[in-house]
Amino acid sequence: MVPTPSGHDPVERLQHMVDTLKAHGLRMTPQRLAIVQALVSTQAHPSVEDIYTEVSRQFPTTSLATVYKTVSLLKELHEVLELGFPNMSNRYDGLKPYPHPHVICLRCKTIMDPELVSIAELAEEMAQKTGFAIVSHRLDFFGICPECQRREGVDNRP
Amino acid sequence: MVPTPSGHDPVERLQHMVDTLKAHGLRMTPQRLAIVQALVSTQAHPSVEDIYTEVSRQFPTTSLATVYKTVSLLKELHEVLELGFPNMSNRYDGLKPYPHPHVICLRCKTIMDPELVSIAELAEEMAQKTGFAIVSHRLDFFGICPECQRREGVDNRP
DNA sequence: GTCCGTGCAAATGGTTTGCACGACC
DNA sequence: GGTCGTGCAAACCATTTGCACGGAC
Repeated sequence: MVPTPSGHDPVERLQHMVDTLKAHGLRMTPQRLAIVQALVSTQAHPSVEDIYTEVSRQFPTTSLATVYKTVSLLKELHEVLELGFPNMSNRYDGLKPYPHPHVICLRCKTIMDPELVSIAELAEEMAQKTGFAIVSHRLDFFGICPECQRREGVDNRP
Repeated sequence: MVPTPSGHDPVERLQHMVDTLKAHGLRMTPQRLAIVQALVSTQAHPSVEDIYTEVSRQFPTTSLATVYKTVSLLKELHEVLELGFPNMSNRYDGLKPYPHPHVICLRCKTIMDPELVSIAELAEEMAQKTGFAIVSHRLDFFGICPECQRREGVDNRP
């Protein structure tokens, strides 16, 4: 995978998230700022645990619950995209908070953004065929990433 | 949504599932047969609870754990497709046990199969761009189904 | 008769919630 | 100073697991 070239600019995204929070009359606490920073500082689609670990470095007394609450808040404000999984913890994207395709390694759980192929047209086609009012979508490709292939060979077993 | 015309034939699928179980040296118990029947007798993508409720009609002493175990078994044999969700129970497709697109109503959780648009090419493109060995995929469109629109109007709120 | 499958109950684990203290505005 | 956010602990809930009995083959 080529290193995803853009996504949005971390600095820009940070500013936007802070602004959005303020615009909704929400308070900017040090913990929240640290959580937002953690979210925009990586393309790895971190879990809440990951964010918690990162934030704990600055604020060791932070609780997991706080991270859950803030991330959930940002999700409702459409400032992060949530990728939900039944078998592992959910993962979050603060750089591209809108639906887009992902490739997910079944072994190491790496999640990356491949270059966009137009999904919008597909969504439109779906809407017309089904009568649904499409609100969102999610397209995930599951497989074995190049590193894991090198490490153990491709055998379809996660 | 037009009533999904095909998928596989329930009778054919039932036979295939039974054969597969036997071929793997697994026992055919009345409960298992009932679970398999429940899986092929609907296009509604039932949850384990749904299957349990259905099976309980014939065998009132059946336990949820048994349904979980059998469904999980069928999943490993690639005889059912699992749709995993973090916010609600997983849903299962015994008629089309291979990856395919879905439309999912955010209000009533109805899940349907829209007519296939070629995803295979997309998967191929992903593989080339990312170096991943693609094993599976999942494409979900989330929205409000026609019935729910009629019932309450479209307001983007699940 | 052997071993697998069942059913019950308890455990699991990510996520959510209730509540009281402390901090932001 | 009033209210919101935090941190702790307990609750939640779909799913999984352990184990002993009973049934499939």
